[in-house]
Amino acid sequence: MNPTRLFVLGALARHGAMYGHQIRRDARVDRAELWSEVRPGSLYGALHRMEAEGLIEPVRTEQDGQLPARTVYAITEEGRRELRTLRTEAFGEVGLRPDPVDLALAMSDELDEDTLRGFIEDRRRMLAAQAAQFDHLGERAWPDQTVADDLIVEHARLRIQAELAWHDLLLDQIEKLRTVSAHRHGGDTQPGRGRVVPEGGR
Amino acid sequence: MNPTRLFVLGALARHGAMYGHQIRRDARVDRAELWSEVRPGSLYGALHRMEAEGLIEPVRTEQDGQLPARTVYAITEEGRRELRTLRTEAFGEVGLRPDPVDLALAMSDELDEDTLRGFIEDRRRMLAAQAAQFDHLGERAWPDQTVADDLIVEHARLRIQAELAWHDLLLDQIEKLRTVSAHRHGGDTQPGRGRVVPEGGR
DNA sequence: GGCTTAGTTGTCAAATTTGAGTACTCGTGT
DNA sequence: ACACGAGTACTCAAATTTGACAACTAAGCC
Repeated sequence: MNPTRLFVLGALARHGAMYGHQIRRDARVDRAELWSEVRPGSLYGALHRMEAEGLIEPVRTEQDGQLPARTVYAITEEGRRELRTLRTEAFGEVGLRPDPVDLALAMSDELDEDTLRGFIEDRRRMLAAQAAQFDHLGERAWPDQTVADDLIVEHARLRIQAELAWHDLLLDQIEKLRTVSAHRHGGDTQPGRGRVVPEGGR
Repeated sequence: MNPTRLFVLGALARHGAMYGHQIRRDARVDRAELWSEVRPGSLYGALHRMEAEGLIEPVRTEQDGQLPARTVYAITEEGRRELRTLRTEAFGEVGLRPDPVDLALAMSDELDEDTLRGFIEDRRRMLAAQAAQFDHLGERAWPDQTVADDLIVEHARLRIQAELAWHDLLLDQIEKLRTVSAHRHGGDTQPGRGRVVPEGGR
């Protein structure tokens, strides 16, 4: 689907002609970084390829004082068609994108329970901090905030709540394992002691 | 962080030496595709690069009947170190990964409300289907299911619930806009009629 | 002035991903 | 006996991303 292209075409369609660095800045200012990531390499690469494909075209070059000159791009009619296509594709991508933490957790046999709990507690703290940021972002957080922006913020809020709930559940489970292994602290070797995942293989 | 490397190293550490296609198959069988995506190109590319770096090493080549020969790789001691590093990095990645739908929504001015509602309703249907799959996956869904696997499934469940809730909220908002514009169907031009996003720019 | 820090506007090689394709073999129906 | 869909095991070019760096300017500070 290509999020970078969608982001660039969308920015040009919404704000009119822009140059590369301006797109980066707006992504920071409008908090668009919440729902996209624009790194310089990807951004300029996409601009050059899309120019070659005729989706955008350079309209002029400006220079501000003695700062480096910059190339201003505008979206073409073909670019607008591509924008609609990419948007439809994006709406069609429904599945949950894989979260690295699931992968990490699956690879965490041979990891002692204290270290694991440490990781999860750290994550929970960071999530709580992010949640606070979003709540603080309740009303009129930045200029030109549209209804769509509100909905996107609400999306982030709901997603973070779900993450927090899951982390609490994780910590519960780890605690449960701990107390079980503490109670029968005798010379047993049977069930996963201090391990969330039994070390048995295939 | 590189999920592909983490996945491959984790598989080799858990199941012992494996060849490329076997890793793909296990990813399907163990439902690991729920929390990772292993495409052939990425997989074999990673295998070759990691061999060159000494994280894994070919231990033998097998041949099953007249099927193509295959190279079996084992993880090295250095590979195990790298595995621990990657896992720690994965635990450290806390933010919400951007969801393309947010991008699509942000680019959806000039999109009439009926089309938009159609997109969201389609998404909601697909999400509900996925949610049903996960609920159906409640107990003992596949062999060798560990506690960690259970937690990962629970993670997916919670995330999908959050998505469903947000989609319902979206549909509510769209419906609200519709009834408002239907009531004052006179000659008004003021507020966003049939548009979720007012078309005003910067 | 002279220094440091931050911002501007990108470029570039290397790593990685994508998506299709190759060249087989196996099982199953007809 | 032969086609045909599915599986095996992997390759490859092209697209894309990553992350560091280049080469400057601007703005404060003492």
